[in-house]
Amino acid sequence: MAQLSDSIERFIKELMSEEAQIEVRRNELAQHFGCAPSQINYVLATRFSVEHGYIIESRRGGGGFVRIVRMRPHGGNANLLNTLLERVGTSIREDTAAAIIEHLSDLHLVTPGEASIMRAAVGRNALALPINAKDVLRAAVLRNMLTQVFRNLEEGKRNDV
Amino acid sequence: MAQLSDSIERFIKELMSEEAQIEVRRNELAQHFGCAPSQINYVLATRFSVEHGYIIESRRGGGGFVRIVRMRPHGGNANLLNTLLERVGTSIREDTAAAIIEHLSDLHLVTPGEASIMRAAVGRNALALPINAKDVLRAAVLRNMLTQVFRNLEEGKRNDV
DNA sequence: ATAATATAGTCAGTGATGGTCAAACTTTGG
DNA sequence: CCAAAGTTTGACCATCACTGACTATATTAT
Repeated sequence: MAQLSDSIERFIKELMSEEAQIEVRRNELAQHFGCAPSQINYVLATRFSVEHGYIIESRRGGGGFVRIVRMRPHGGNANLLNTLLERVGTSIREDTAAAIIEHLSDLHLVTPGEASIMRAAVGRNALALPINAKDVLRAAVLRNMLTQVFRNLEEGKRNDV
Repeated sequence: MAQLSDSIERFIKELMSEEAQIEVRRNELAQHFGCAPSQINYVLATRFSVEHGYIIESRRGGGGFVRIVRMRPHGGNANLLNTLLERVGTSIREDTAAAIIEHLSDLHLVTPGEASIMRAAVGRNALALPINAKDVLRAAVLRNMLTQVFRNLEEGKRNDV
């Protein structure tokens, strides 16, 4: 029923029909649709999430922006990222995290150097907290890195294989 | 967009592409960009900090100047690692962490891909905690990654330029 | 020496963005 | 009609850029 969110979604998809990546000003967009700025965040969160194949980046302050990047499916690993994120969930133990990183390495989606850095980031030493909190935090850090790894593939920042 | 600060940064980096050290007059530079002189200090503080690998020297009064010096790593990697670890300490803000990572990238001690993963690991999204705790945790994660980066160098796991 | 002049530094304040979260509201499915 | 799910908003927060008033220091003229 022509929900606001749907309109905004269509509008953004229209903008992205040519470019795989666009930048918008959150406030401008909100004004264009006569809605609260946070509405934009809602649309991004529900329609342009990683699960939907998009990555959102942004910057605050003067000259700030919101960048929306459409990921293309890579060689059969189209939704590998989703699978991995799901596996990570909101809490993960160190050995499981290590296994996931190992897997990425096996697939040559990360270099040995990158893998070792990722392991370091979620290692025991890095997370000086009570065990429970530690697992939760580890999951958050790992999810962020995973998303970045796939983002790098988009950018050709890949330096692997 | 095309933030003033970014332009000034580019301008300075351009000047430094040949020389490892330049001198400018703060007022002249400000006038060249049509901004307040203190804007120059802002750019120097946010883009040419020690974390970024630069040292700023200056002199006031007649014939005054601002000298920007690109630091050269000395004493080998072990020394640099210690310096960085010390700088990170037990608590660090995101922008400072980003500066350190960028510095490593400038020195080609990490690849662009590795740098982006490191940024992701210490980004605000990754650390869902109250700000104070966030900084403490960020420091721990960053220290661990830094140590790993230098270990990689030892082991020739380096896959960069 | 002292005063005038020429620089540069600091810092708090303002404005421009975007983010988060919970509460209020709306739509949908039974 | 009601409860669950989805949508929308607003208040408050975080970050970044930029400026101006005030301060500090160096050189030069008297």
